[in-house]
Amino acid sequence: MEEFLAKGYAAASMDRVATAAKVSKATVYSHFQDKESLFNALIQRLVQKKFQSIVAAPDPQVLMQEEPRQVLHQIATRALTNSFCDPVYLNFMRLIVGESGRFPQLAQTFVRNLDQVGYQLLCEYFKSCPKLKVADPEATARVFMGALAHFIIVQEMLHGRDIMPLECDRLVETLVNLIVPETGQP
Amino acid sequence: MEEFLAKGYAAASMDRVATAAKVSKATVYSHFQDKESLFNALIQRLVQKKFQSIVAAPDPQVLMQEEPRQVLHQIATRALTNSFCDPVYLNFMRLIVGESGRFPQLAQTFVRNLDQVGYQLLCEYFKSCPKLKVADPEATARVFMGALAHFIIVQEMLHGRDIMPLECDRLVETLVNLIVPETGQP
DNA sequence: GTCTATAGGCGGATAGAC
DNA sequence: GTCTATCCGCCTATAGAC
Repeated sequence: MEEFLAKGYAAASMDRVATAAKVSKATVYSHFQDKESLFNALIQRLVQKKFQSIVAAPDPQVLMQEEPRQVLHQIATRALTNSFCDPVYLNFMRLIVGESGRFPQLAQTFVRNLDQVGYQLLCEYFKSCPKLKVADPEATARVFMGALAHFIIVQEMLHGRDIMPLECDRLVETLVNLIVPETGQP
Repeated sequence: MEEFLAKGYAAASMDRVATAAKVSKATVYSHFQDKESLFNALIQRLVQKKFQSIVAAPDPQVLMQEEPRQVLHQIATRALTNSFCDPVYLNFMRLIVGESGRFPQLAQTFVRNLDQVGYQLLCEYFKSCPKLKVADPEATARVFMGALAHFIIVQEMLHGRDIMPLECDRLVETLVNLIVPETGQP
């Protein structure tokens, strides 16, 4: 996997894969039919691994007792600092996006296990939190996800930090304020 | 360029590039030092071309007289239908993102000429439109851009239309409502 | 199951004629 | 400037021994 993450699918070499795995190339080909099969298997594996780290993160119903502003603030901040900024995850997304034209099924596996999971958790929260009056939970969840994900894409993946500088906190604050207006309503 | 857009950098073949250009491979190498130089030149070219189509689109100060809700609605709808959904643009982003780890400078060129331009136009509008009271124009512009861009990435680039279905209009409506609340205030 | 050795092809890049 | 012809290396994949 390291080889594919570092070089991309086409430039990844089965020689280096075998060397990194400390076996011979023939051994690799005895376990996987060809390069494409190996790639598919590795991606599936990594998707599952990342999937685990998402479902384990937030408690589903404990959140209901907290203040919505605090909950959303924490979700956004964690997304921006923990999972998304992991260099491995960045290269993983580069690989999935870069090959999404030639491996559409892998891209869909990625969406189904990662994007959709986070999306559904957000939807559930927006729908069932009593203090929140969200008109369209699904669309609001997409705005929330999209703002965070695209921020990471531009700042970290495309190296835009110095070109379009913006503090994470300002994005998070603005996003939370848009969804839970802070007009003094005591 | 077609070759790189279709196959990615590593899998693109200089033989096919020469054939598509209807010249011999030696002729290609007389114009460009190597494959990487050609790739850089082609990307720069395409970035400039897409740049033209952005700066030409919206009128800078005519917008001030329209209703903010209508203006934002139109900007969002155009972004989702026209430019972003162009298949060439989708493959272009796939290429830029996929190679952003190995060609960081090309990714930055992309950000500087495309993302930043749209971002600055949005910022200007949020700052100077008299009817809008946006607390943090920069961060709000990022939320706006991010929600739209990530929607396209998931739905079109990663083939998530059937996995996470959502009408464009619902996203646009929700996004506009978040930025310009429609609380009856006649 | 794992190895060494090798087949067979296509890759980027160039030499040298015109 | 453009061509044909070619070099040489690395690639995926396999054959066959242990």
